[in-house]
Amino acid sequence: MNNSFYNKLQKLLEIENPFFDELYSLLQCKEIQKNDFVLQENDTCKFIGLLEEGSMRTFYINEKGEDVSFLFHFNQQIEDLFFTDYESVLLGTKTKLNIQALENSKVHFITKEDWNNLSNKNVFWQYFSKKMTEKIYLSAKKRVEHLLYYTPENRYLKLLEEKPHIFQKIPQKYIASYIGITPQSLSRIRNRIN
Amino acid sequence: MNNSFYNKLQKLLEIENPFFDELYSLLQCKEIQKNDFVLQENDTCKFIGLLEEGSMRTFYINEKGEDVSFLFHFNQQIEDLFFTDYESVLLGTKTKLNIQALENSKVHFITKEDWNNLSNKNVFWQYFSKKMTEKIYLSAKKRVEHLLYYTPENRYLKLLEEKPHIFQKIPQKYIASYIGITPQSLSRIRNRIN
DNA sequence: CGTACCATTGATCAGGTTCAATGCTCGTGG
DNA sequence: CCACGAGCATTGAACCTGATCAATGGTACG
Repeated sequence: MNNSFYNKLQKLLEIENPFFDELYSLLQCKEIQKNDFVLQENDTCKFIGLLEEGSMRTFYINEKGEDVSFLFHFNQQIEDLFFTDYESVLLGTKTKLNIQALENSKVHFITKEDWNNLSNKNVFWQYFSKKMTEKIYLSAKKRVEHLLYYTPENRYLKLLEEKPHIFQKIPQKYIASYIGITPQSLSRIRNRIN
Repeated sequence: MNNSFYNKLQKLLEIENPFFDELYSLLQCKEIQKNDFVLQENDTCKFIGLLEEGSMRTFYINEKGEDVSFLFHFNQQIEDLFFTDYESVLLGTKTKLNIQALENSKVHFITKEDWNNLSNKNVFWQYFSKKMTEKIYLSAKKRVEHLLYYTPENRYLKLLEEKPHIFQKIPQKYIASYIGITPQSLSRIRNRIN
């Protein structure tokens, strides 16, 4: 058991013991090699992953065969910590998402089954899982707002402001599709701004 | 008490009695005149609304002063039935949203307080509110996908396919900003397609 | 009947896309 | 340790789509 991750996670999730230990005991640790997939299109997602070290990316392949970034995962902020297709977990549907390690990473999994059991176990965990769902709803809502209300240039500036750490680790071509533009356009926007 | 709405709502929410009656008794009915607002920017949203008759629109005013549609509300599908700023309800923050009646409408409100009490009352309602949160998460996620993966033209076609009823009641200028384009472009897209 | 609002259409503009070429960096193998 | 190759960022040129500005026409409502 890695104490520093244990502490970090407890702090981020804001759960007291003994509850936190109950959750932590369900986690299974795994090393993921760079470029390896933890989820691929047409899988049914049966886990929720938590990132201890490294970085990952969730992306789609759209109708034209283009790679479109949906989320980046780090071990910093709570909304970046998790990687899963929650839709597939909730509905049992096949996923359209891919989740791939951007570097060698250390991760922890909780199975869908354990998560569901925990979520419905009692008032505490039910409340906790609802709060988690609310958080991911709020970040999805924010994403919609950004896409609707800002120009590509402003989306770039907002991202730079809100998640500067993304630019340290993630290749620009992946950031471009996250913003909804091509790598060339992102390069020109950066050029234009300086 | 309007029986047809009572029945419709029960069917849409899929709640058995006596639970459904418990929820229904908390609703307060109100008539809203066309163009009246039930929520305005800088309010703190203290309700969840349900539409019985008519139609409403949730929109932002962005930095440039443009009106951008966020959601349309009808009495058909469960995800359109509700109008609120759930973010403002959850966090107690001031809203950036406006919700306005597109025609004379009949609506029902549950207060934030009653909703919170109900949600935490027991296992049943906690589960129910969790399921509701999951539903709105899924629709927000879908919205992000549409904005990221489809061109404006394909977004129009998708909307036409998935929510054709929108085009019966909602002026095109409002639909345009929902898709993320100007009314002129929407007009040209329609022209191009025929 | 008149006004106000909305959809449409035209002309021009701007920004992002596409296709293509170049140069840089990093990792690998000789 | 150096040379090579792969992948990525950058840049250029032409293009295309949607934005903007402006004018027209239609429709609904007072």
